[in-house]
Amino acid sequence: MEALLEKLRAAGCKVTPRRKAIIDLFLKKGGALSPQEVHGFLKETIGQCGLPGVYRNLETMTGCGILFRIVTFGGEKRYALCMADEDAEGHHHHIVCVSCGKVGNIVDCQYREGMNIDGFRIVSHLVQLNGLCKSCLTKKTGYEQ
Amino acid sequence: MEALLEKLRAAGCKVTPRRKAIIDLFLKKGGALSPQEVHGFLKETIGQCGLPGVYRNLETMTGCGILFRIVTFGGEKRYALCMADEDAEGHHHHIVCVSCGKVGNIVDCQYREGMNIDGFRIVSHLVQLNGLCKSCLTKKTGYEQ
DNA sequence: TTTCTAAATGGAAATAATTTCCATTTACAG
DNA sequence: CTGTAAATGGAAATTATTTCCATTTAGAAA
Repeated sequence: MEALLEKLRAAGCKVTPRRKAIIDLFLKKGGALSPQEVHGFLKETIGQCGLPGVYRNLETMTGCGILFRIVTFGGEKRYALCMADEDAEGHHHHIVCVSCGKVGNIVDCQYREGMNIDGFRIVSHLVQLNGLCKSCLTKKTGYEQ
Repeated sequence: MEALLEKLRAAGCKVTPRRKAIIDLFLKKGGALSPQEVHGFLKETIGQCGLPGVYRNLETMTGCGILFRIVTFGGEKRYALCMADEDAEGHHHHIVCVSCGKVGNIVDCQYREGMNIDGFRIVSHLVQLNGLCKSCLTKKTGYEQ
């Protein structure tokens, strides 16, 4: 938790009760949450809260590297904690469990900005793996992604 | 063009003037278009057309493998022609020019469904490279992606 | 500690994106 | 040709997202 708050400070953002509550929520719930879900859960925990604030904070925290945006088939917004451990510090991508939303890190990526591929100069890239985590491989519930 | 129409037929979809017009549009304009842009251009060419029809057709044609959905930073929907040539037939990914929206194919992908990575069983995956194509590398205009 | 200021907040309202609904038309199989 | 399921257009509903602004607050500076 403290490491995550430090990312906020490093980016020059304030550590507010709201932001702590959001981080708390992701730590407890785990997985991938939509702005609406975050809003709903916050209502239960810290009482009311504005949806605009949720949108703002999710984006702010994504900018700080605390969260990352998940790509969904439907195109709806969904975020998850970017738990980069030592190995994944720096360049890494994510693997998301389609059943429970659990997130893992991928560190071996063949792409780098500045590379030339097929006549294009790479400026950014995106890799997302969707899969089933160990525990869900056995259960297999129907988590809408 | 005919090859693209064939994809519609193969999927059991009808070949309508509207769909031909959309394919035409992508072939001529090239690059990545939003539903709103498609709607706007269709108005100019074949007269009026319903936005719901545009949404429906873009999704239908994505399902047929004629188009693919581009992942954008803002999360807004944007589609482009999936011009899989002989090499890229089958498993491939796309590289999108951030300046003009031109699309290239990437065929060497290290991921496959069914693989086990980091304790996850892969069920699907997404790779998208963003870059500058040859001609835009020199020009460098400001194309909002 | 107290003060100050820019950042963060909440909520109402506006806007924009997307979908639903349904009556009409149309592609194309038979 | 004919019949039928698919596609269409447009209005309206719904949903997601942003804007606005008055108020509060975190944290730096005094």
